[in-house]
Amino acid sequence: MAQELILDDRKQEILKSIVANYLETGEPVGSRTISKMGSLNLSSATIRNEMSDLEEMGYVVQPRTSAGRVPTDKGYRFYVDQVMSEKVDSDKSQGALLERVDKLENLLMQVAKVLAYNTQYASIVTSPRLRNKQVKFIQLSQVDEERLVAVIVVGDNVAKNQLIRVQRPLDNEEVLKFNILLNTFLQGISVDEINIELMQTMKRQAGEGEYADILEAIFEGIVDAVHQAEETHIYTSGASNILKYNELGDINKATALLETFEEQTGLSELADEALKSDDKNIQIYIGDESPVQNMKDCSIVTSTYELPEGAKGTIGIIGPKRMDYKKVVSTLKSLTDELDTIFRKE
Amino acid sequence: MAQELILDDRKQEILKSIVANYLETGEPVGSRTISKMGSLNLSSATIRNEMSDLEEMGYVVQPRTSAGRVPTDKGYRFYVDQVMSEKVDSDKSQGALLERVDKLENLLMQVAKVLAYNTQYASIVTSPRLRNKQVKFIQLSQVDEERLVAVIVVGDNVAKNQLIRVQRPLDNEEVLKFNILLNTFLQGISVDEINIELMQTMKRQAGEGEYADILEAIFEGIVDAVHQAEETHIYTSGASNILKYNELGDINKATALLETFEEQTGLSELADEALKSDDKNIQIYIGDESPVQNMKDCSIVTSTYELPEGAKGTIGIIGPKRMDYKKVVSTLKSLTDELDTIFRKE
DNA sequence: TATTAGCACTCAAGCACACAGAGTGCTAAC
DNA sequence: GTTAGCACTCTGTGTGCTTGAGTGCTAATA
Repeated sequence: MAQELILDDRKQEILKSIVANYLETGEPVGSRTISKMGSLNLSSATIRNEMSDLEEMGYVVQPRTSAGRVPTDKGYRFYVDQVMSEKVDSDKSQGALLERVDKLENLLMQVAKVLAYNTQYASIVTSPRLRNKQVKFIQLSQVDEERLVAVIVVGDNVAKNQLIRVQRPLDNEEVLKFNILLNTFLQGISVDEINIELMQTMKRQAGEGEYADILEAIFEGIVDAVHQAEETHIYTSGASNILKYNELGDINKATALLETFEEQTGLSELADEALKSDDKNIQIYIGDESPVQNMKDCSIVTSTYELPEGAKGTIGIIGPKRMDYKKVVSTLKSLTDELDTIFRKE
Repeated sequence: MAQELILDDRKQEILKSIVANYLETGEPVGSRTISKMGSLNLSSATIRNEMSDLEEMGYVVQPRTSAGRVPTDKGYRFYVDQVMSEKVDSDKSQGALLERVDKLENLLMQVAKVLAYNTQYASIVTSPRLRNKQVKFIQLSQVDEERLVAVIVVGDNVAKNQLIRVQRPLDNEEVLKFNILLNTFLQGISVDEINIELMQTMKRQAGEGEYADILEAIFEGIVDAVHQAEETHIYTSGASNILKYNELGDINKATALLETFEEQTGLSELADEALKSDDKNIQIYIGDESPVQNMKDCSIVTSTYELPEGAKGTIGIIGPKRMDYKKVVSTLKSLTDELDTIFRKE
C-alpha cells in the first residue's frame, strides 16, 4: 500500500506555485487557483491529487478541512532552496544607500534603518565580534583635581574611556608611574587574560598600602572599560513593522516578539548562531529552524560582514514566514557588499 | 434656559467616582453603579440627572446612546488635579531598587527598565542636558603608527574619545605641539563656541601647508566627539507594554506609537517640553495636552532629576489615559529621589 | 424644591439559523 | 494517467430574536 512518493518535476512545479501564491496572498491556496494559473495545463482535479500527495509528504497542510493548502516549514524550505539556487544578485539599483558616516556605531545604526525601511520587516545589526582583543594602548591622564580619565584602545577599532574620581590630586610623577605600571602589565595582552590575580600582582607592584583606594578605582574603571569594549552591541530597527503582519498570530505573540527585541538577549543568541555557521553567505532560518524560541513563527535571514582585520558581524532581517525572500536576500546582499566596500576603503 | 451649571461638591464626588471606576474597569460607568457604591446615598435617578449635567459641562461623554459615561480629558484633568493635591508620597517600600552602577549610561538604562517593569507602562529617560559645556580637558595621543586617539572631557561627567587615522606616524614632538595648540585654543571654552572660523585660525597657527590633512582629520574627530558629548541620549523601555492596553485603539495607533518610540525624535521633543516647564515637580499631560502628536491618546507623566552641578534630565512614563496615576506618580517620585541621592553622594 | 420611582426607549451582545461559496475527496468515464 | 462530476464539509455572512444595561422623562413623594 504505502507506495513511496517522490517529488517529481510536476510536484515541484505545483509546490512552487503554492508557495509563491501563498507568499502573495496569505490565503490558503486551492487546486483551482493553481490550475487556472496556466503554467501547467492540468485540471484542478489532477492538481488535487498531487496536492494530496504533497500533503502526505509533509510539504503542505490544510489549515482545516475543505480549505486550500498552506506551506509547512518544509515547504518553505524547499521553495527557498530552490529559488535561492536561481542566483539572486544584490540589488545594485539602490546605489549609495549609506551616507558617509565616521563612527562605526552610527554606520551600523544606519544599516539597520535602511534594512528595515527597504524591506518593511524588522532588522538587526551587530557590531563586529572582536577577534583581536589585545589591549593596544592604555593611558591615564589627570583631568582636574579630583578626576582622572583612562583611555583604552582594544583591537583595531575600539577606544573606550572612563572617568575616575579620586580623593586627592595626583602629581605628574605619580601619574607617570601609574602609566608605566599599567602599560607594563597590560599592553599587548588579551582582554581575556585580565583577571583578579593580575590586578593583585599589579597592586603589589605599586606598593599596595599607599595607593590602595586610588588603585582600586583605577582598576575598576579599567576592567569596566575593557569589558565594555569587548561587548557586542546590537542595533535594531523596524521592530514595529512586526505588527503589520497579523498572520504572526494573536497580539500576544506579537508582544512576545517585541519584548524579545527590547530584551536583546535573545537577539545576541541569534547573532552568535548566525556567525557560527560555516557558510559565510546568506543564512535562512524558517520557523522552527530559528535559534530563538519566540521567533518560531518567523523567518530569519542573516548575512555576515567582515572587517579587514577579520572581525565579523551579523546583519539580518526578521519577518513572517510569508516573507518576500528574494527581496530580503537581495537587500541583505547589497548592504553587506556595501559595508565590505566601505571597510576595505578605510 | 441656559442656567449656569457649577461643579458643586456633590458633582465633584460623582465625577471622582466615575473616573475612579473607569480607571479600574475600563468600561463606561452607569448611574446605577455609582448609586450602589454607597458613598453618597442617592438613587440612580438623581445620579443620572447629575451625570447629565456633568456631560453638559464637558467632564464626561457617552460613547454611544444608552451606554454609561466615560471621562473626557477635562474629566481626567479634574481627577488628577484633585487626587494629586491629596499629596502622594513616594513609595519608599521599593527600597534600593537601583543597583550600584558606575556608568551614567547604565544607570539611566536601568532606571528606564525599573520604571517600565514597576508600572507596566512605557518609560523614557533622558541623559542630563548639559549646562556646563566647557571643554575641560583635551588630549591627543599616539596609539600606533597610523592611529591617534583624541580624548575630550566636557562638563563634569562626559568623556568622549575618537580614533583618528593618519597617513604617517607623528613623532613625540609633533604630538606635543598639537596638544599645546588644542589646549591653548579649546580648553575652557564652551562647546557652542567651536566653529569653522576657530578651526581656521587654529590651522593657520599650526602652519597650514605642512599638516593640512592631519589637522583636517584631527579637527573633524574633535568636532565630532564634542557634538556627541553634547547630545542628549534617550533611553526607553517597555514600549511593548503599550500593546497590553487595547483601549489605545486599533493596531494602527499602537503601531504609530511604537514607531514614535523607535524614531526618538518625538521623544526628544517631549523631553524638552518637560524640562521647560517651571514646575520642577511632577508634570502630567493628559490626552490632547501631550506635546507629541502620536500620543494624543495617551497620558504622559514626567519628573525631573538634577545633577549636583545643575544639569537636568527627564524621566517619564507613557501609558493610556486610563492609567494608575497614583502609582505612576509615586514610582516616579521614588526613582527621582533615588537618583538625586545617588548623584549627591558621588 | 429636591429626590425618587416608574416607564418607555435605545443599543450592544449573544444566539440560532439559513445560505452561499470555496474547496476537497472519490468515483466513473475518457 | 487524466478529467468531469457529484456529494460533502466547513467558513463566513446576514437575519431575526432576546436579553440586559443604561438612559431620559414624567409624575409622585418627602
